[in-house]
Amino acid sequence: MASDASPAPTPVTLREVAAAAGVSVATASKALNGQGRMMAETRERIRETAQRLGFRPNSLAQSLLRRRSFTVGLLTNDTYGRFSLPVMSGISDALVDKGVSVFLCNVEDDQRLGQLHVEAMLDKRVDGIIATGKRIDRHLPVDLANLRIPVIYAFTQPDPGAIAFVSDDAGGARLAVEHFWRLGRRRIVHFSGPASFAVVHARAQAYRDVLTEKGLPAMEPLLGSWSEAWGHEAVKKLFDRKGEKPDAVFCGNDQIARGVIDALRERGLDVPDDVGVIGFDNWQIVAEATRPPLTSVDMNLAALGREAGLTLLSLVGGEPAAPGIRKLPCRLVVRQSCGRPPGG
Amino acid sequence: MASDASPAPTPVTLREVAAAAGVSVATASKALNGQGRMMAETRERIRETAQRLGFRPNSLAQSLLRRRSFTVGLLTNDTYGRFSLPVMSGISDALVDKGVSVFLCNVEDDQRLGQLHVEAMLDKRVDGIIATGKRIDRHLPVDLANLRIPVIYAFTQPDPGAIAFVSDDAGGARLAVEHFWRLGRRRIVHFSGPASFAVVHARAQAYRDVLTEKGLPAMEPLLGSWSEAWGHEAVKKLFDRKGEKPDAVFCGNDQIARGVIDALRERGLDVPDDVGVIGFDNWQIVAEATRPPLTSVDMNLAALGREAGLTLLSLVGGEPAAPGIRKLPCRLVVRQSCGRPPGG
DNA sequence: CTGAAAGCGCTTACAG
DNA sequence: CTGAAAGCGCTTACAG
Repeated sequence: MASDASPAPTPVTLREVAAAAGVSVATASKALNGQGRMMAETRERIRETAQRLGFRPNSLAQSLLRRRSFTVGLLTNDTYGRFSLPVMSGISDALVDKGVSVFLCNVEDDQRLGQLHVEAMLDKRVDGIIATGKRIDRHLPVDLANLRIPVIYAFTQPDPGAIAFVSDDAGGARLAVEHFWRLGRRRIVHFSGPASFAVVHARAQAYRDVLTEKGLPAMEPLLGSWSEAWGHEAVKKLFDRKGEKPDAVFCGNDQIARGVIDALRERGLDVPDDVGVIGFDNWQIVAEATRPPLTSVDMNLAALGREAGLTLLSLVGGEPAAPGIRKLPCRLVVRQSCGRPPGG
Repeated sequence: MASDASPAPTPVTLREVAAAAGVSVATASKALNGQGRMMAETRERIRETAQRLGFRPNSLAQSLLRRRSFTVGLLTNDTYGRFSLPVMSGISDALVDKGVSVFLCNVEDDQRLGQLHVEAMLDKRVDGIIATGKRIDRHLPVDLANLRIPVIYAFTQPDPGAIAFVSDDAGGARLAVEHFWRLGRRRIVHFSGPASFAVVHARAQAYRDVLTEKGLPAMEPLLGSWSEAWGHEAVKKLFDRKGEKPDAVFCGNDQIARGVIDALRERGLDVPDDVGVIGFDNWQIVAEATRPPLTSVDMNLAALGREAGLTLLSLVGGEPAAPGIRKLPCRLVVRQSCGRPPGG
């Protein structure tokens, strides 16, 4: 016997289930939760009754009692969402299976909004909070210190002493430069974004380190903006001058790489035959639109989100976790902008 | 006297406030809610006590009583988020000021996930649900009929008889074609995405309608994919053949337009002098990277989200609303890909 | 094996 | 003007 097509205007309560099954609410509760001991038939009868009436326990009441709401707050300032969204969906996916729901809080860069959302979360008794953003070197406009509930930072600047997950930018850069090396490229340059970004320095340093380890001459990275236009401009700067030209360009993001590839083609250079190009972010829609499709470093943001979500849950469950910043590995997604190894 | 730097491990309750102020919890409740009548001084003393102790009412308890949780569920299948994200932030912004929080539910295209999230929302007693997605002609993998709480569809295929907000695609296409007309362009073509998308037909029909109204010969739109590559290919198809060339291309999205602009430049045609180009979606990061920057139709998705959020709230508040699909106007964002009017 | 009682934190008639 | 009581929907010791 299925439940009605049009549901009752008000949800069925445990009290109604108990009445229908001819037991007390206490017994009904225990039957449905598998608690206490009672005759198997009683338990089964109550279960069937609940099922038949379409009973679903009111989470609000359960939360009040259990002191656990099975909700978490997710703060972000990334309205555009290119970085936040994979993180967010990773978090959401990790939590939905545990019955935990996620409040989406868009705080922009607005103190008032930040405060408003944090207070709303606290009032709604979220079990924990995850902060995420569009830059790992900027703090959200919120005060998350001394909150009484666990807080995790994911892809945003953490408070000192907090637990944070970020991508391993240096490791990602290494992946790119070492890939070029393995392909036999020896004149590798690096174009990146503005010096005001911490990741620009982390990636540039890793780039220098690998060159040094391989005994190649250090070339200073060219810093500019995160745009295609800067990719064009950087190519002009470097390929206009006399002397040996680079045979590989490692770019700080995919848009720069896109500009580089277009600029190289415009001056008659072949990618990957003359010059190999690698981007960063693995922004699929851009990486697949370049000609040829772009090899790029992926920060594994969805995995980062999963990790953050799972860690928050274990904190909520009372398990301890060491504070600090955990760097999660990137991976290189190989497409066609670098060619094959010399003998390959 | 501010609250402690490190908060109590457990939030302060109304009972504690009442005790500290020397009144009953009932009186404390009424004082803080502005209910009932009591001496102004009593009310003020209770307020101060609450303030001093950092009292914040437990929303879970309030919700249980009020039968209103001040939360709504937001379902989406747009993991990538290009369309969903503006809608979502519009919704969130509209609701946060009313104290309503939003549960983010990523249902992908997975029935199981959809069911899981809807049940979680119902169990958590959300006041309403908003469904959004990446296509207005596809239904989310969830059953939202007969839910007992209000449901609004925003930028996704609604159930029959439901309330839905979508962009006015035909109106947006008109904006583009009429803009070309005003600029004196008379040989206007239309490149768009796959025929399997409803918006492709809506926009194509509006394109034909405007041409007919203006007494221009109808040219059949060229349908392909949503990619830059298709923009290139379509240019090749149309500009390779003999006879008069188009002087304006209205594109079904910004990526096609990007491909068109690049392809035109590659064959020595000037944009906008020889050919004007308009895109659709106003995907800022693409529109601003084309050379010249792209004029594009914006679907006003954030406004659509706001509208959806506000309407849901009024339904929750018991106000009636007529079912049906409401088309919200697009706007044309003029950049430099169309040039100026003949005399301008 | 089952039920009456107390309670989570709050609000709202209803008495005094 | 203020407080004791009942109750939102559930769970969990504690009696029987």
